[in-house]
Amino acid sequence: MKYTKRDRQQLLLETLEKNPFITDEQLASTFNVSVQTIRLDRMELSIPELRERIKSVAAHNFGEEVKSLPLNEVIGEIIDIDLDKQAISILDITQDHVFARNGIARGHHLFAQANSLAVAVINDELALTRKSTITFVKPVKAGDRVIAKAVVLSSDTEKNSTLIEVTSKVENDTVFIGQFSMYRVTKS
Amino acid sequence: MKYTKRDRQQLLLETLEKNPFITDEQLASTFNVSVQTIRLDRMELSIPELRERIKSVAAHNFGEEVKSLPLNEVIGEIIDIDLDKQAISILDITQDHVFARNGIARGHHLFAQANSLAVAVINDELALTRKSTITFVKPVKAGDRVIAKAVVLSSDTEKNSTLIEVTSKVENDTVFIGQFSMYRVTKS
DNA sequence: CACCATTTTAGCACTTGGTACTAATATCAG
DNA sequence: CTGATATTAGTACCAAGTGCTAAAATGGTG
Repeated sequence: MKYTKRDRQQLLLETLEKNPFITDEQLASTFNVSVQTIRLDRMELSIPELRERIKSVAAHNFGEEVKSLPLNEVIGEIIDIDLDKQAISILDITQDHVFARNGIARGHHLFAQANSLAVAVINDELALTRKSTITFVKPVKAGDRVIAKAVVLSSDTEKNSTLIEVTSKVENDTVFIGQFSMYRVTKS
Repeated sequence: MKYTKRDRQQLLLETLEKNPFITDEQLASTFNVSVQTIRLDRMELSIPELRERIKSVAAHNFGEEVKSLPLNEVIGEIIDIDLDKQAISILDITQDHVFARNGIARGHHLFAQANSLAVAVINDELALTRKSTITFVKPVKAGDRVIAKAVVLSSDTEKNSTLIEVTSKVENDTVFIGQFSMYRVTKS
């Protein structure tokens, strides 16, 4: 048996919530009604057509690529790098990085920026963090621009070990300090 | 004067890179050529039509909300918690967490799991990480299930300070150890 | 049962932003 | 001047719609 109008429209909403990439025709066949009925439903619920739905999904997420932490990339934008010596990256703190309650940035974002910068500055096939000591000097708030500077302190070729210090600042105020002991695999 | 074909096509690429939401007609008028020329250019550069471009932007960003690190939540799933005493969370390492080259998990994910667990175990309005020392004992690979256990070592009410140790294991092998010195704001 | 309202279908013209293809012009280089 | 390359024009067609009109099905209610 077909659904009632009310039920169908409810389901329609849920269906499109889950998958906005679906045509009226496909909807019609899944609900066993005509395309026109679907159109009427969309009108009543003021759901836009497929193309507009897609456009809004795209527009919504466009330019917001930074919103989600790009797991495989460097966190923050590297603006200067001198391999095996030093590197600088910038991370703009948004609402997404902070505790909702007080607007203070979660520690792991600062760590992620510093750690990935430490990895980036090493001119090698691969660098792994072995050990690190970090200090959160001052809270960072949404809207702050964190500038992290990584400096290679020493490199022990014997032990495949490199010591890096990363200092992060917001408007010249140090907010984070981290020492990273990195393990490196020399280029073949 | 109009651009040469080569220049125009180069600019076309850049333009669409910046803004994929633009029709051939608009492109034609910005480059002072006919719509057909734009179409030919797109063919030669194998750039898909507007709708396909939008669709790919939308598809790209749809469903990836979970794939990326949920910035505002606890990283990993808390399976046991005894406030102010200890807590345990699980994080399944996927391809998204690792270096593509060697499949070893990036340090900041382990840190994020441990750090957010340390925050969670504190039974307070707010907890901030003040200082931490961490050691990556053993590399973690894609497919591993990391079980982090946070234990509150001591609590200094005077200083609003709490010391927490987090030990992360994969199949009973310790992979990560971290000491976190947390600053806490007592509940009002 | 008959009647009216609601709901569902159907059909047609028109819109956008294209593709695919053909054919006519420009434009330039040797 | 002649070819080759580049550009423009024009046609038919498509997908996924909107907007509109009209017919049919369905459902209660007196």
